[in-house]
Amino acid sequence: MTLDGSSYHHGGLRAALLSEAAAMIDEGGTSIVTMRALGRRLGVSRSAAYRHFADKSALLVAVATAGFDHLRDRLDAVGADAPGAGIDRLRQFGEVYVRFALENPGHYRLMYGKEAISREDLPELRQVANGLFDELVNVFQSYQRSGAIERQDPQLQAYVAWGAVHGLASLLIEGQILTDVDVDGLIRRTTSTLLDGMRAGR
Amino acid sequence: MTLDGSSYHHGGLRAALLSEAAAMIDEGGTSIVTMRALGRRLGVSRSAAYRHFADKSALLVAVATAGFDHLRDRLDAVGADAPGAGIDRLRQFGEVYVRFALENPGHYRLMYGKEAISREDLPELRQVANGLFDELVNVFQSYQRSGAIERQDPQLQAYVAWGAVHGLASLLIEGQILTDVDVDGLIRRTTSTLLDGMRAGR
DNA sequence: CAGCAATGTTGACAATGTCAACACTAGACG
DNA sequence: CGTCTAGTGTTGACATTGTCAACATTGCTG
Repeated sequence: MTLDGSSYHHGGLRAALLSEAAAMIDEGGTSIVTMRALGRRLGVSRSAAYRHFADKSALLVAVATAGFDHLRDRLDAVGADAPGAGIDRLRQFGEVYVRFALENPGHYRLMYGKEAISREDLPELRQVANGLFDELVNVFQSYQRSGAIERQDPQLQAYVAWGAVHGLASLLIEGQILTDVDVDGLIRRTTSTLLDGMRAGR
Repeated sequence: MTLDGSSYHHGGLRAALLSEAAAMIDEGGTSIVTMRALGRRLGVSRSAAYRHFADKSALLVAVATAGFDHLRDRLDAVGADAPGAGIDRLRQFGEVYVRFALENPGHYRLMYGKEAISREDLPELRQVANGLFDELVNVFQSYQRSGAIERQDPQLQAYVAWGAVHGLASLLIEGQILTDVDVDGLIRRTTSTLLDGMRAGR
């Protein structure tokens, strides 16, 4: 395979499709992602993508899956660093989560919305998402044992926390929050409010 | 105008389009909403809708706007009843909000997502949404004065609360939360955690 | 070096959003 | 009561889209 784009075979079309599709969603939403436009932007014909993905929906599912992988890496990195291994780590999870969504809105929208993804592909995606969620439940269980938060159903706690950061991320991505708001402060305030609300001894 | 559907003129097409479009989104997402399918389901030709809406995007914006009106009515009703005029009302706002989203997922998705709505129509929608948000800020200000919650920037508090209920609603609508979870309990837990986290004297 | 499997292209088709030209009808005005 | 005009609905047409089948090109495997 040649590395310049002049040859008949592209050489890395699959990866290029995934990254270009995500870039297009970032720019103008899923509606502007078109097999033909995708081909045009990559210097390739309209149906070249069909050698790598069964259909458009499968391509978008792959973009979403890549997003989950990326997000998991980021969250794992937080676990590794572990500066103040206490409840601060939970706070960091939330902040990293929202920041990931802000930096990869195209991925994020596909990961947690069902627009533009066909019905049959959804279970696969949900399974990946559930894997991440289960880890979150584990984190809450562990913090309960350490006494940092109230002993309650950790699954419910995880849903509450996930809902809050997911909602914040969505509002930011969809442009619902005024641009003059201090985003970092808002993120910190969200995680603090959550953890204060879950702290033991209330 | 005749009331049966047999005449040349439909008689109430505009309203019928709005309600049928929302119903279709509830059933299968925005992607199945098609001018032609809409006409078919209403016994009307494919481009009849263009006598009432400039284009498809305008129709969807109208659906979203109707959703905001409906939601505002529900929230106002809570304000009117006012059983325990204290912080319980804030809790009720959150519960009514999430329940509205669950009962009208089609409307809700259009109200707070930018999929399927063209760029030019967004400012109009955001203005309606901002009106609702301003009222929420007022509620927080008033509860601060009554001493029920911490004195902090009420706009930030409103964003945190809105984000949490919006996120919960989104996760539920998009099917991200396991079906065996007690939804009502989850909603209550969310509002409680938020308010505990904001309560004064911590 | 022959040939096969992977990859890319082109032609074609049905479905979609939308516009222009036309049809029907309810009510305003005489 | 008749006319006609604005409002509403229909049909024909076109460009665009996702997708499949048939064909082209190429890198690798023996």
